[in-house]
Amino acid sequence: MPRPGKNSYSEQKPPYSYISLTAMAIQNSTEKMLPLSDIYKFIMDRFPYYRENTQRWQNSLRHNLSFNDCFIKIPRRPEQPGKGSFWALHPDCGDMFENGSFLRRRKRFKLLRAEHMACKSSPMMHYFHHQGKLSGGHHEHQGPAAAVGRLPHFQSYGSINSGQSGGFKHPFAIENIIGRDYKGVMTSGLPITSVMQHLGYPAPAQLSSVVNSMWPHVGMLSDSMSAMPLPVSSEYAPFGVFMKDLYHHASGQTLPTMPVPIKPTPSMGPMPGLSGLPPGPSHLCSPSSLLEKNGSDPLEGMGNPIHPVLLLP
DNA sequence: CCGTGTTTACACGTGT
DNA sequence: ACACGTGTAAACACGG
Repeated sequence: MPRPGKNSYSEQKPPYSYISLTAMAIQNSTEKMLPLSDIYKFIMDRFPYYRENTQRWQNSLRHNLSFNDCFIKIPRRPEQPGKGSFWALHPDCGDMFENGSFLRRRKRFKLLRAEHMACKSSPMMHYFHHQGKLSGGHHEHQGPAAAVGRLPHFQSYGSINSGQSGGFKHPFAIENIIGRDYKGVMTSGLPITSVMQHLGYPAPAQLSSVVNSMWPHVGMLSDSMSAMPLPVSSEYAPFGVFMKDLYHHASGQTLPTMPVPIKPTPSMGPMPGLSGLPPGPSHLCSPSSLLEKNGSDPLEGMGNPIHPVLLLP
């Protein structure tokens, strides 16, 4: 494999759209919401490419935040000084990237007109409503979602209780993007791709090759599934996630999920109870289904749209 | 002033 | 060919 020059890693554009990047940032936050500046920070921390031309991409990113219904604005509370609002993911934007490509969505998440009105006029209430839907309204630790339900404004986002961010495993969750079994990977020393293969995953070649060629410092994905030493020289895990974050999460109760790359149904928003994934090419499925459910996940088995359906034999 | 947020417009690539 | 998603530029308003 040709080794790119020392500059090329960081200066290659990551294979993610701004929407993906933003969603990752938000999902990676404790409260599942971030102010704009923190979204910037997240992206720049993880992807050196974005340490340059900040004016350009940040403008684009802001455009995306406003333009795409999948991002909702949550106003600051008076006791939370600072500029701008918090940004969160619309709960129903679930599987925007159902085709597995983080560059281009299959379909844009678009609110219905009425829904749009409701959301825009009262984003918080709208958010609550959806969080209620997702959480079933009677669980204690649903994480982001529930966090919102519990008025995350009262908590300082990005603070210590990150490991507690329980059940809501959004597809954009960094755990989802890097793979659910990283805990096992960490301990077993197997490359994540081996685990993925073991679990019946084809490697997301689109990503793995790019990642490997561009960011060896973040990557351990291998098209050939050959065993690469798990990470790696730095604190980066795949896609630039900090290893410490991974360990942190891994030590919590949250088990990450893999993204569901393919889902033939062009369904719009995944709704609770959605479980009718047709088979077909969708032989990809969540390792979460493959791993034994620990039963502690309050959202588990309640039709959390995030959790794909087990289709493996 | 500067960061934030909204909106419009256009170019480009991709999927149908 | 067309629709759509994305990236970029730019103008503008607003607020700390």
